Amino acid sequence: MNKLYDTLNDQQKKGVFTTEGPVLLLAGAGSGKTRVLTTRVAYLIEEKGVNPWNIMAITFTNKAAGEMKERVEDMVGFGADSIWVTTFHSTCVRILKRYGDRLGYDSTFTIYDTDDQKTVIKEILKKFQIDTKTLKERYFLSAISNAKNELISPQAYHKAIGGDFNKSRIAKVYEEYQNTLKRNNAMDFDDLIMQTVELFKNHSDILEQYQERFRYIMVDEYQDTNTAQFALISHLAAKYRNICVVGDDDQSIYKFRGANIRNILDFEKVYPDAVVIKLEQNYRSTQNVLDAANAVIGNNQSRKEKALWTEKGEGNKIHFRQFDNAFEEADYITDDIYKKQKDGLIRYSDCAVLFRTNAQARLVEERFIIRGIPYDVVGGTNFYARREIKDLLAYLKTIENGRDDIAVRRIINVPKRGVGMTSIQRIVDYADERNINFYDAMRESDQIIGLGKAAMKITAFTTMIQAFRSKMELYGLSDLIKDVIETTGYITELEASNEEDAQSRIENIDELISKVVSFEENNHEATLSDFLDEVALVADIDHVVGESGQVLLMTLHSAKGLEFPHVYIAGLEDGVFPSYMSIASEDPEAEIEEERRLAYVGITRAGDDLTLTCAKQRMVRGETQYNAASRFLKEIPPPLMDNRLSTFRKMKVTVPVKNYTAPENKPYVAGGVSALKRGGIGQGLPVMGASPDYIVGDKVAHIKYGIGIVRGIEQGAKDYQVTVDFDTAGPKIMYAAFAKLKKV
DNA sequence: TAGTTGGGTTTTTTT
DNA sequence: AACCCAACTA
Repeated sequence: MNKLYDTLNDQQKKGVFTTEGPVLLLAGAGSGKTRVLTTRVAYLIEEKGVNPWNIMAITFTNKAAGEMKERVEDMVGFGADSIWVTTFHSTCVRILKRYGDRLGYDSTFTIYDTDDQKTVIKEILKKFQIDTKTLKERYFLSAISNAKNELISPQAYHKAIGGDFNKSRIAKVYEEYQNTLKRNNAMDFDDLIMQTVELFKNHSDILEQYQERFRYIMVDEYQDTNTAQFALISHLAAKYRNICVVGDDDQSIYKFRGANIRNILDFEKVYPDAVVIKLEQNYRSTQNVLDAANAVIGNNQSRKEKALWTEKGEGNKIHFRQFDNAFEEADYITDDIYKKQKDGLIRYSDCAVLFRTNAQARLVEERFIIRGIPYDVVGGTNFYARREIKDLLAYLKTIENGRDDIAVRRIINVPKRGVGMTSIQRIVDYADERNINFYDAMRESDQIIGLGKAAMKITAFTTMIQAFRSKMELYGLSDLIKDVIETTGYITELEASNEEDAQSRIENIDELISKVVSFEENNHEATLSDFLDEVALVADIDHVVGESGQVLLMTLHSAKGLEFPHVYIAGLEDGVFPSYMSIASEDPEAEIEEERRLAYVGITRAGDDLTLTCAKQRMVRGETQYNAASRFLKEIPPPLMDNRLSTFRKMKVTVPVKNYTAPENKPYVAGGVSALKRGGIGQGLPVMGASPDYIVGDKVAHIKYGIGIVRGIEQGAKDYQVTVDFDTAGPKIMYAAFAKLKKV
């Protein structure tokens, strides 16, 4: 036995060496579970002689999968690339692309994201004349998602209605939704799992083949699996029963996505012969950080008791600061990081600032720009969900899968080619009558009455798509996307538009092209379908690289699985964290326990220093909130902190902004410095060209381009045009009102 | 058909 | 604050 195993503690060793039968590895935060998993894989191959081909490791994010793969590769000499290390969703895509035809899907099926789902559901609700004022789209979407996560088919849903009117409507919508997706040869995220389970249930030959292949299965972040994912795993493991699940019930934070915490809590009931191993030594955090985390999570009722400990001494106290408002909070975090970096105490890449919501990152981001601190915001709008990117992907999807009505309809008039709502409705009606796809109806546009001269435009469109399809045989992926952009004039139209963010849109398109090029370089045999699948399943966190010299700003959810020597958690106020939604929900006890687990995840990300902050006053969705300090702060024993929590309670706003009546001729402007004051123009008229508060020669900061020098300010027709020479991005000309430049 | 504007709405987290 | 949609205008 080599020294690979010598540095493991006894429990970790047990986890590595217990290779046969069901194993439940309860791995506390920072207890080295990834190390156990990867070493276990190496042990299976090197000591037990298991063929790498027979090993499967499943995670939730591509990033986690990639890291695991890399670490296994470092440990084992050969064969690492034949281990199946992927995410749940990409595993299912691979299986379904191969055998989806058994379920009536074509291998070119496309994957619908949340945006596409919304489009489908909207259409259906309109068709069924369901008023979206009373029952929102997301009500139906989440009902459908929940059903799929519980493996309930539309038919099964129908049977379980039991006279409930709302449920009968959901059943109707669910059925129609599912039919639409199938007609479009498309699956949503939940389908990927559910349909794979369906496939296994109904086609034992396929199941047996995969059971035979995956003789050793490992599942990471097991506490976040849902019922469908559990079924998937159980099917695969049913034959050899070598299933090792790793997780921590205290870190279960994805209930909203269908995660079923019972999967981990009841594992021993499902597999009575399971070996349970607890990893309780923490290698990451100081005792103070750990004590704080344990104190907070100790308030949860439904959990497995565990005792995390560390050999890393007491360490610094938890830093705690409260501020009058969120601006001061952001200032403090920015200055603190800046100073410590300047004094050589920390590196920027050692720091992360965590928030409950994505929007909270904005404020800190703005300060970072002014201070010149390099940073990366993880999350928010996914790159591939941006309008211009989705448009171009819709072209690719249409070329790949002509049955995807959502994709076709998205681009039929983008860029503008004179096909309006009326024409589209005529095509829809024609397609519905004949029960054919939108695209196929378009190909018969000359037979659709009432189209008039739009018919020619539509024919031109289908001819163009056909041309792309035939040209695809001749050139590569990157040529195709460049051709699409060129032929459709997509960028040309953007350039001509006076849209405020045309420039950044074009930059995004350039980035998309680069992504296609590098995808092509990395996968020589890559098909269009491969690219679309990959793109559909990437998360923002997947792109995060360690040691990039940047401070990371992200949500607590995104931070799961990561660690940083210095962690800041901002916005610790009741109503922000824990969120208002959890406090006001129908089952606040359970929801607040979930928020508390999120707090536990956040705290345990920290290695050496943890800074917790809150603000008495904060702007949320355009209105000022006054919240009490978070209950989680109060759960941390005061001796662990360097500052006491002075009590501040939820205050009543004396002048509610909404009910405020402005005195005559003196319009009231809520929040911030009024443009009227700055521009010196009166009478509440829309102020287009309020003069900027900077002059030529000033140093200014821009949200995207960073720091630059103002080279010129010219008064245009509508607004001031400002020329700025940016340090990194070079010279740019922009409208003052849009650019939102801040004098530094 | 295209562009603009005003009014209403917003669950926070994501594969 | 930001986004989406319907209604209105050109």
